[in-house]
Amino acid sequence: MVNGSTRLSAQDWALAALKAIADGGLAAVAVEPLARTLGVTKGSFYAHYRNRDELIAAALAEWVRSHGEGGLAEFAAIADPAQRLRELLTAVVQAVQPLAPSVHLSLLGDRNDPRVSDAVRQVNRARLELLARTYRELGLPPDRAESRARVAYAAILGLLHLAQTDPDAPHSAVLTDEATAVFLPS
Amino acid sequence: MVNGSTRLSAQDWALAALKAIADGGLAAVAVEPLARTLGVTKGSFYAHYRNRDELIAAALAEWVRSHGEGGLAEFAAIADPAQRLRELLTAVVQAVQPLAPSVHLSLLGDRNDPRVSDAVRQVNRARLELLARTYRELGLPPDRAESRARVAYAAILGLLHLAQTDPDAPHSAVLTDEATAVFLPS
DNA sequence: CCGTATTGATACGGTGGCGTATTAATACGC
DNA sequence: GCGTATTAATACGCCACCGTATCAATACGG
Repeated sequence: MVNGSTRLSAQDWALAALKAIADGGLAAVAVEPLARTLGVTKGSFYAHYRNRDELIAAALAEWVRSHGEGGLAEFAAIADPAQRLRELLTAVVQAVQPLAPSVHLSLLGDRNDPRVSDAVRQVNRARLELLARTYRELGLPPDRAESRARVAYAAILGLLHLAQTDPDAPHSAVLTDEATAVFLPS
Repeated sequence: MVNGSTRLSAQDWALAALKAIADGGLAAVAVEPLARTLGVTKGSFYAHYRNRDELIAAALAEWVRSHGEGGLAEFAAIADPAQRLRELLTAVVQAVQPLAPSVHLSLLGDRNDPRVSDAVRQVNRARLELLARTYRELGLPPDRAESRARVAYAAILGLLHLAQTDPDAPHSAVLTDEATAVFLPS
């Protein structure tokens, strides 16, 4: 009952599935357990989706929608490229969106599933493009901008990884400074 | 039959389990399917391990052993720190060990399992320490060396991630150059 | 406030994997 | 070579989950 209604919508199931993915991967998207956490029986599920696969597809689509181009609008809108880059780095280092990265990381475990790899690829592509464009605007030649964007995005992903697996996270400020020092072209 | 013998050893099962993890996460470590790929029935499995959990623990221990301090000896032995750093970066960018990274990435999907997070943490710690030491030897003050090592290691992990999910991998040489340019302290 | 469409409950069969006997085959020290 | 210990096969009960069918309850437009 994410919305106000007493009944569940297909969206509610998709969001619950995303949450399940975030802490258990695709394997955790199981109809009966989800129904239990939602407080209904699975009979209700099949009123919204034909089967489990359809739910997974819907959840992944929802994730791509909110983390692909869509989720980047706020950053893309920043005019000054140096400022934009800084915001991207700090946003990530501080893991502003608690759910998002978990899903991304969890999906790595299922990257052999073509639906998953497609979704991940779409999200990565959108972000890489924004970063590459930012580096071009900062004056790097296109190919340097491209490879610099890859390394920077790799660092972003890796920092998420470390943040999620290392409990003793070092101070964000320190890492933010380090990252900006490293990735702002001199 | 990894070894020459006609019989299977506990090691054989652990290695098969690691391979399963590499392309399916912990969920893929299932006794009966593994037995099928090994060409035996599961009856044999229970001669080597008490249960599935024990196999998982053995596989993770094996992975830590070969990718923690152990797997780093070859790099740690390089005397010149700049050279050592370069080798670390190129080794990773070119994904010399095809199996290893897959396991690491797949494990991210199961990072909520305490056995997994322990294993990942151990491996990460060993590598971070080597990197931090390298940066210290390169003249960075300890705290800068520490945070620089984190960002560099994050980039390493992220590059593995991208290499595994992006099919159109850009030329390794380009990324190697970029990474060394970024991460060799000026 | 009534009737239909939507949502949920219940019950069933099927499948795949875990774990446990129990029994057969093989290796290997002696 | 013999006998014991290790490795493998077979067969069984169990549980969790998927998917289907059927029926009950509720919402909501008219």
